[in-house]
Amino acid sequence: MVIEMSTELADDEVDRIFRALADATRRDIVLRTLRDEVSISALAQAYDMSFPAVHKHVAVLERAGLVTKRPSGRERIVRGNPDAIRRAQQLLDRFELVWRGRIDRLDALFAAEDATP
Amino acid sequence: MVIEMSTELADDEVDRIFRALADATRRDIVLRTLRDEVSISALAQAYDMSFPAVHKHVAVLERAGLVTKRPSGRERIVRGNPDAIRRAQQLLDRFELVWRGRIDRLDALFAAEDATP
DNA sequence: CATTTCTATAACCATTTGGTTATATGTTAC
DNA sequence: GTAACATATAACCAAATGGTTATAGAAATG
Repeated sequence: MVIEMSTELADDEVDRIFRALADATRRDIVLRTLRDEVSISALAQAYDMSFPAVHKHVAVLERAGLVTKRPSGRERIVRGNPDAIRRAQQLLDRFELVWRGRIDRLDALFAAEDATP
Repeated sequence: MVIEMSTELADDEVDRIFRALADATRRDIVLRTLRDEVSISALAQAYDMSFPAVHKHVAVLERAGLVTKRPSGRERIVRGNPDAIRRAQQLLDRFELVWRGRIDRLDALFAAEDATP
């Protein structure tokens, strides 16, 4: 029997998270919205590009789960989502583990669990 | 006098790192080459795509600093670079710090409200 | 030397990305 | 109700991405 790990991420979900972080404007949006909730138009004023451009960046971040949007009157309030950040951190942690060769010990641990149910 | 932080990363360098990680094949190449050194042709055999396609993926990873290439006879041996991984981790840690800063400020706000009813 | 293997790169193609302007809709303010 | 503001989205464009096939050079092998 296979126990599903809730922290397991699908490839395309990971793709979206890292892809979303691969742009300086979007990283800055995440930082700002982790500090404070901000409307899209307030964000747009911070960058040297049009409102639709910023709107698209927010959409990319939202699809990646890095921010959420909440309607408030005529505004959409954008808020950074620390959970998605942590999931990316977990991914990088796994790379670190592999490099240290710890995967082998984890595999052995899981194998032992499977063998002794 | 300003002391330059060696850990400071330029925007486009960060762009390249996250962009390189935003592809499942490339992430797998990084994992394989963190475990063992592998030639490009050996890598190519592991994926359902042409050698030039894998060669390009390796080039993207190399430009991002996530792998290094070492010539050995007619082969190019690819090796994962844990330093680049750590730099990406530092970036995500910074996001986490910003988030915690917000929490701290909210805590301070509530504490102040409690103190001055 | 001839052949095979590995690497590199060019040329091409479809799709995605990151921006623009224009336009429509919803919400607030006067 | 009208004007101003915030959002959404469409249409367009240039550049980048991710793949392909074809070709050429460099190193190992027979």
